[in-house]
Amino acid sequence: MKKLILIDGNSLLFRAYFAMRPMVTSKGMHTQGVFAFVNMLNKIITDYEPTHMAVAFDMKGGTFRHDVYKEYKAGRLKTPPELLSQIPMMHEVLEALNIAVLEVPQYEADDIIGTIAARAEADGIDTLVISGDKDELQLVGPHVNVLINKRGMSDFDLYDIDAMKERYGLTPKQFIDLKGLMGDSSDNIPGVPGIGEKKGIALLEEYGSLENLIEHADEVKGKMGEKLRDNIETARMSKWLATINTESPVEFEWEDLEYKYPDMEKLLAVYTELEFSTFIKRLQAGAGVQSDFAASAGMTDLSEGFDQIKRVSFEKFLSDVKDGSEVYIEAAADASHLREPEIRYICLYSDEKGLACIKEITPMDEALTAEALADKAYRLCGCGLKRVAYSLISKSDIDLKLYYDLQIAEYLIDANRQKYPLDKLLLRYAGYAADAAESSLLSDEISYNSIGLEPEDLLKRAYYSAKARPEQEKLLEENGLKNLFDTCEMPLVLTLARMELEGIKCDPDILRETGKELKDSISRLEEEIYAGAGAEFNINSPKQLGKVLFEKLGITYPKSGKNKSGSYSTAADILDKLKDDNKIVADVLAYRKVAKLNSTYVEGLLPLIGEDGRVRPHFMQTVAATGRLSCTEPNLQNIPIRDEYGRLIRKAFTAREGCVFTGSDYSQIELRILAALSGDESLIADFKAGKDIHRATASRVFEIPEDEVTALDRTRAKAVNFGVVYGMSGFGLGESLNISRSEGQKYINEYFAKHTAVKEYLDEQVRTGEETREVRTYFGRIRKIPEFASRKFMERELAKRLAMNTPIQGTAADIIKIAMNSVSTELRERGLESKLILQIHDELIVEGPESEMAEVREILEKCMMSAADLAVELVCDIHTGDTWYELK
DNA sequence: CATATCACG
DNA sequence: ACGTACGTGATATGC
Repeated sequence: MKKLILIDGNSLLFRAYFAMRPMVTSKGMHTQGVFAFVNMLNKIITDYEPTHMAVAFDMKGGTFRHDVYKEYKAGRLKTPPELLSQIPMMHEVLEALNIAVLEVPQYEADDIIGTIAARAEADGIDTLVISGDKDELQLVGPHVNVLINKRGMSDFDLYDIDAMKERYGLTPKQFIDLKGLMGDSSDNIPGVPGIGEKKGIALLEEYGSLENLIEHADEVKGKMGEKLRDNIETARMSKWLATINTESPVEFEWEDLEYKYPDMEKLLAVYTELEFSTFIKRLQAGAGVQSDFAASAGMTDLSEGFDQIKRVSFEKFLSDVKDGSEVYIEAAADASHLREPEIRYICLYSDEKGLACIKEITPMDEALTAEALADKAYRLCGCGLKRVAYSLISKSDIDLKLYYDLQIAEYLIDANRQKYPLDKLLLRYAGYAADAAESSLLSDEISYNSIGLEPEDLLKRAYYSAKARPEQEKLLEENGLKNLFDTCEMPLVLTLARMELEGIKCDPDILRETGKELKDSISRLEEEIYAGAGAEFNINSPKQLGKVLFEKLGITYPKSGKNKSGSYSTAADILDKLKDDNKIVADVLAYRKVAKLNSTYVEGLLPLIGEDGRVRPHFMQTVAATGRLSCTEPNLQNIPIRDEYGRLIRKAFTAREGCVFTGSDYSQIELRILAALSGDESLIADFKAGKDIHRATASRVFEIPEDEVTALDRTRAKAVNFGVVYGMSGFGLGESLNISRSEGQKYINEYFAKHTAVKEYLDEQVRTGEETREVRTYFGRIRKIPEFASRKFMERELAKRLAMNTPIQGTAADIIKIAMNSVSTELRERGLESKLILQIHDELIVEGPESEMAEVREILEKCMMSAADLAVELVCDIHTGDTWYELK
C-alpha cells in the first residue's frame, strides 16, 4: 500500500525560517530555515511513514500566470537574502536525504503538487500535501489530505473533506471560487472589492459556484450586487489565477518518488557544513560506530591520529619539545577549591611533534612544574586559557606566553554568542562530532570532579583543539581580526588572570556594620509603608506593591494601560513622578534603595570574601557583544557610587597595610571617540581647548554664550550627548529628561544641525550595518548585527542603534584593554609591587605600596593616554586613597 | 526558569 | 505604522 507525501518546499521553508531564531554558522551562513525544515521533515516521516515522497519548489522567473496577469504576486516584500540563500542548501539536504525534488519552469510548486496529487487521487493512493499556505486546500479529495502549518514548527492543521466542510462550509472546489471572490492580497489577486471571506462563503452557499453566481448576478441585492456585476471579469480571472494547474508538465513515475534511505555520506557532509551537530549526533546514534561514518563521509579520521600520539613523561616532553614551541595545554583542577584551585593534572600536547604528556600535580612539585613550563617559553594554546594560567601563576610568580585561545578567537569571530563550548568549536572547525558523553567533557570548563573525567580526556581536548585551530585561525585572518587577537585579546588573558589572582581586600566587619544600619532603615521604612498602606504585604513583590499603590490606595497610574505582562510597573522612574501623591511612594523608593544595598552589596558580598580577606572576581572576556569586559562573583563593576549613601559600601574595600589604591579614569572617553571618529571640528576643538564638553555643547546647540549656560541647559546637553552615543530617539531623550517626545526630537535636530559630521558618521555606520550586517570598532573588532535582517520593525530600529553605539562603546573597550596590558606589563617590568586589580570600563585601579604611588600614577597616565592615537587626546583623572571610597 | 528591578559604565 | 536610548550582573518573586 503506497503512502505519498507532497511538500510545498518554498512555502514550508518560508514558515520554517520564521519559526526559529536566527542560526548562523561560523562561515556566516544562515541556516535556521533548513534546520527547522529538516526538523519538521523528521517528525512527519516518523509520524506518517510514507513510502513515497516529493518536495516541489518554485523556479525563478515568471510563470504562465504572469503571462496573463502581469501583476500576479506583485508588490510582495522581497524574500530576505538570508532566507533566499537557504533554498540551494535545502536542495542539497533533500538530495542527501534521497527525497525527490521537483521543479518545472513556468509552473509553481502548487501546480506540481496539484498534478501529482490529481494522479494519486486517480490511482487511489493516500496522499498528504504539506504546505504553509491555504491555497493547497483546493486539492483535498477522498484520498488527498492537506496539512497546513499554522505557525511555529509543530502547529499544523489537518484538512480532509469533512474538515473543509466544518471550517469553511465549502467543498475543496468551492474553495477556488471563494478565492476568486475574495482575492488574495499576498498573491495580489484582486477578487471582488468588498467581498471577504464571510460574504464570499455566504454567496457560495447560496449559488454553489462562481459561474452560477455570475449567471445570477442580477439577483444579488445592494452595493455588493453592484460591485459583483462591475467585476465579473476580474472575478473570473481571479478564480483562474487561484486555480492550481493539475495538468502541469511534470514527468514522473511513482518509482521516482519512492522514499529511500538517506545517502549517509552526503548527508553527514552537508550537516557538517551546516553545523547541524544535533542531527549529526542523531545520525550516529541511529547508525552506530562513528568512525565508520567519518570514513564514509571522506572526512579525515581524526581518531586515528589521536591513537598515534606518542605519550611521554613530562621531563621527556620538556626536552623533546624545544623552547618557544606551540604547546596545547589543558588542566583539571579540583572543583571544590575554585578560588584556590588545586591543579590535579595538566596535559601538554605538541601537534608539531605528535608528543603528549599527562602529568599528575602534587603540592610538592606544583611550583616547579609551573616554573619549568615558563622557562621553556612555550606558546600556550588551548580553550579557556585564563583558568589554566591562573592556576599556574598562583603556584609561582612566572611569566607565560598565552598564544592561541580558541574561545577568545571565536568571540572575536562572533561576539553575540552566549557560550563558546569546545565541542561546538571542534565540530565546526575539525568536523569532529563528539557523542553526548564526550561533549559534556569537552563543552564546559572541566574540573577533576567532573563525572567520568579521565586524565586522558584532557589530551583529547588538547589534540582536537589543535586540529580545529587552523580553520578557525584562517577565519580570524580573513576577517582582519588577527592583529586585535594577537596584540590585544590574547595578552589580556594573562593580564586578567593576574588581576583575578590579586583580587581586592574587602573588610567584612565594615560591611556588617553598614549592613546593620541598612537593616535598621529597612525595618523603619517597612513600618512606615505598612502604616501607609493599612496592611502588611511584601514590598519586594512588584505585583503586590502595584496592587497596594494603584488599587488599594488609588494612586493614579500615569501611563495608559499596563506594562508587558499586564501588571503595573513600579519601576523607580514611574514612582518618582508619583512622589508627591502619597508619602508612601517616597518610602517605597527609599526602601528599595536600602534593600538593594543590603541584599546585593552586603549579604551578597560577604560570602564571597576569601579566607585571606580578599574577593576575587571573574573578569569575563567573551560575554559583552561590544567588546567590553564583564565581571561576576562578585560584580565589582557595579559597586554603588552615584548616591552618597550607597557609596559608603566602597569604604569596605581597603588597600593592604602600607598600600594605597590609585584609580585613573578616562575623561569622556566615548565622546572623545565620537569626536575623533566623526571628525567633527567643533567637538574636536572643544576637547583641544579642554572645555567642559556638556557646557560647550549646550552653548553651541542652544546658541547661548558659554558663561550663560545654566545648570538646566547643561543637564539637557549632557542628556543629548549621552543620547548621541546610544543612537537616541526623540522619545528616549524625552523620557530621560522628562520632556515631551517632540521637544526631545527638537533637541536632537538642533544637535545634528550643529554637528553635521556626527550626523554623517552615524548615518554611515547605519548604512554599513544595513549592507554588511556588521559594524567595526576603530581597532577592527566586529559586531555582527543580525537584527538588520529582522522583519520586525522594532528589531530593525534596534539594529540601527547598535550600529551607532557599538563602534563607540567598542572602541572605548579596545582602548582600555590595550591600556590594561601595558599597565600590567609595565608595572611588572619595572619590578614594582603594585598590581592592576580592577577595571570598571573607563577606569583602572592599581593597588600598591605608598612609596610607589608617584610612579604608578605616571604609568597609569602614560599607558592610558598612549593606548590609542586619535584626533582627540585621551585624558585621565587620577586619584589615590586608602579605600576605594576615597578614590574621588 | 522567566520577569522586574536596580546597581554600574 | 511601529514602540523606543547602549552595555552588563545580582537579587527577589512567582509561575
